[in-house]
Amino acid sequence: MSLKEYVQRYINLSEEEYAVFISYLETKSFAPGTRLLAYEERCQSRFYIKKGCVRIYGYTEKGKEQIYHFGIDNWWISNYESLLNDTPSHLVIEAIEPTEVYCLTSDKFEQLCQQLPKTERLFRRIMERAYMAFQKRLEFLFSLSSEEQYRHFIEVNAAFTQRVPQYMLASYLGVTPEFISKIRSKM
Amino acid sequence: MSLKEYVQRYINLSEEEYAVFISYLETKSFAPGTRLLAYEERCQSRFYIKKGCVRIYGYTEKGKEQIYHFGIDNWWISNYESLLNDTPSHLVIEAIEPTEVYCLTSDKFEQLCQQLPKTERLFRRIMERAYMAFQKRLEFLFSLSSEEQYRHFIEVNAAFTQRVPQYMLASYLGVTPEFISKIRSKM
DNA sequence: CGCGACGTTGATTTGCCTCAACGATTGTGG
DNA sequence: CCACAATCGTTGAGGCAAATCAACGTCGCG
Repeated sequence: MSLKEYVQRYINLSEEEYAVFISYLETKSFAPGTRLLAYEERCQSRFYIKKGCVRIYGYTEKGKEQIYHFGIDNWWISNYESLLNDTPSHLVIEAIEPTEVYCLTSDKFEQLCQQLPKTERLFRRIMERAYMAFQKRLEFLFSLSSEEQYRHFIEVNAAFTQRVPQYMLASYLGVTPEFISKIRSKM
Repeated sequence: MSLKEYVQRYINLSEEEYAVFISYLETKSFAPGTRLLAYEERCQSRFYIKKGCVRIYGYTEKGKEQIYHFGIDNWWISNYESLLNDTPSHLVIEAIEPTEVYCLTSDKFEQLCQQLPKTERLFRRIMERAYMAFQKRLEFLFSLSSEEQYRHFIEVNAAFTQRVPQYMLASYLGVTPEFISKIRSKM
């Protein structure tokens, strides 16, 4: 799916409008292990992942890496706390695969909203979907055991299981790699 | 804080525009224990809590009530899954205190967006803030023990502790009432 | 080859749950 | 005005899911 198709699912844009929209975006590429957003950097952009895979992680009180999200093809991602408050980021956004993104800076975003007000609607709806997905995730977190969460995740997200190493999956689910290993040995 | 002040923090509205805005809202009142949204009902509205306190809860696999959110004065709440997909709600929104809300139905919301496009911007920004708060909550969930989460919650949210009974707080935090009780006995 | 990163396996520990019994408080009907 | 039931919180004994710790296997790569 292209960005154009993605956008059309949320708002209707003419050819001209889409041309305006895309003119505000900047393409960037990231090799695995490189960072879209570094620790303590101020997040200035919203990223649309054209192709690839990233992880968003922070550090727990004990200094352990904790993955909060993955992002793959056709997801908009950012660190909204840093983006909205213009504060140094406590989260890192890092490519897992070779990743190509469209980058929409806050400045450009505001200009785009001026020139093409439908952009507000687009992002309003994107955020609603993202919030909804977050809510679903919270429901799973609270109602399933760690084992059930793992089984559910690999079932719903089979593709993912191939793309990220097991220890990252463990971190995302909030369990230890050993525990995942023990579940797998039973299957 | 009034709704007007609330809105002004996100967008600038003239007196006339605010008059338009508020004309789309309907005031409703709920006694403690009554429901803004019933189980299996389709959520048709976004609610702005003028005054009061509500809880949003669902049921776990084992049939236990699980509280996912509280809502208090000056929060917009809804069940976005039900609202956006027009599906029966798996969540219940229920008043804890006598609660007065502004109710904005989906139909009215769309009309309002037509007549006053700034509404898109308002809700885009509200959703961004809500997503951000959700992210912070996830960070606490993953990096603090249950005991630390409780201590953090009552510290940051002292007011809350008075307004909701302990067993609801326990549910919200994903622990048992007994466990909260044991933490408190140590303090 | 040998090193480092990732995954596996088993023994032990622990944070929190479950269950059960017991206060404290509040509202209700006789 | 008192008995009572219901609701909420407390306390303690025992159990379990998942963590921790440690050792070992395996694979890719400089």
